[in-house]
Amino acid sequence: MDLNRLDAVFAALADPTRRAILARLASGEAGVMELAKPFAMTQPAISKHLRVLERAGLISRGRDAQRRPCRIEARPLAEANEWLERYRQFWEGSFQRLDSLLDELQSPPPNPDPTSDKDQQP
Amino acid sequence: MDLNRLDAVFAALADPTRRAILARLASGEAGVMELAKPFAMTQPAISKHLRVLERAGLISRGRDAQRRPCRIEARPLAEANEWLERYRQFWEGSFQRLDSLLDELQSPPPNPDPTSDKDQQP
DNA sequence: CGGTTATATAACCTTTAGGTGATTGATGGA
DNA sequence: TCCATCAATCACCTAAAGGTTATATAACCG
Repeated sequence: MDLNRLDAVFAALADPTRRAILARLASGEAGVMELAKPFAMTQPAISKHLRVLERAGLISRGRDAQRRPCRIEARPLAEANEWLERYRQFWEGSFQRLDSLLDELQSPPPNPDPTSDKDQQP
Repeated sequence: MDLNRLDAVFAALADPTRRAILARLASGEAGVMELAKPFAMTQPAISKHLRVLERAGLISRGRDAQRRPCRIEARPLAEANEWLERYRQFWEGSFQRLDSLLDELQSPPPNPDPTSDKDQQP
């Protein structure tokens, strides 16, 4: 899992416009104009949002005449999901096995450099 | 699920320092100094990160003499997870039931106002 | 009281994010 | 060829993010 990309993925998901775009793309490809239509926002603004999504790997784009249809690429969502999974213990009922789970995850000492390409284990 | 909070949650998770702090807190409470220690960063910077995490609901803080121990609050992580779950279909193998799944999710027309408190369905 | 420790806050700086309007580029059709 | 359409890019603005140093606040301890 590319942990540097987690930054970009979570940052991309932090904007409601971009989440709505992903939601729209979940039901199939769409061009920029089509994606822009629901929003009180200009086309360049949408293009910027699409660039953010693309740099996060969350969408890819093809070519269909003048259109540049966008397609959802959910792999990064899976990576975000993997990251979150490590904390599932905290929101799912039984904290009983917490200690053994922590052992299992064998938390190493925290990383002194946040720019490093490796997250800590929970 | 508080969808406005999703903005804050994903934004909080977009920073590697904050993810590392959460990872540390997953193994138990810690004070600010203790959290700051692994990072090449001043204490006020860490305090700012903690405020971001707190506003996202990802941590809560107690009082122990001078210390303000931080505790992880994973509820928002569960909410982020719920949001991601809606896209699980895209990263898990069988796309065969995609159409019926989309029907099941009955996507409404996209939201014209991204500041609204409601996301679209995928 | 005075000093030490832990944390928060203020003022500031630089970079990035999210938006705008205007323009440019690519493609297809009359 | 000329024009319309879809989308990207440019120059610009404002606000927010992430860091700094210096200072203030709060609680304990001698």
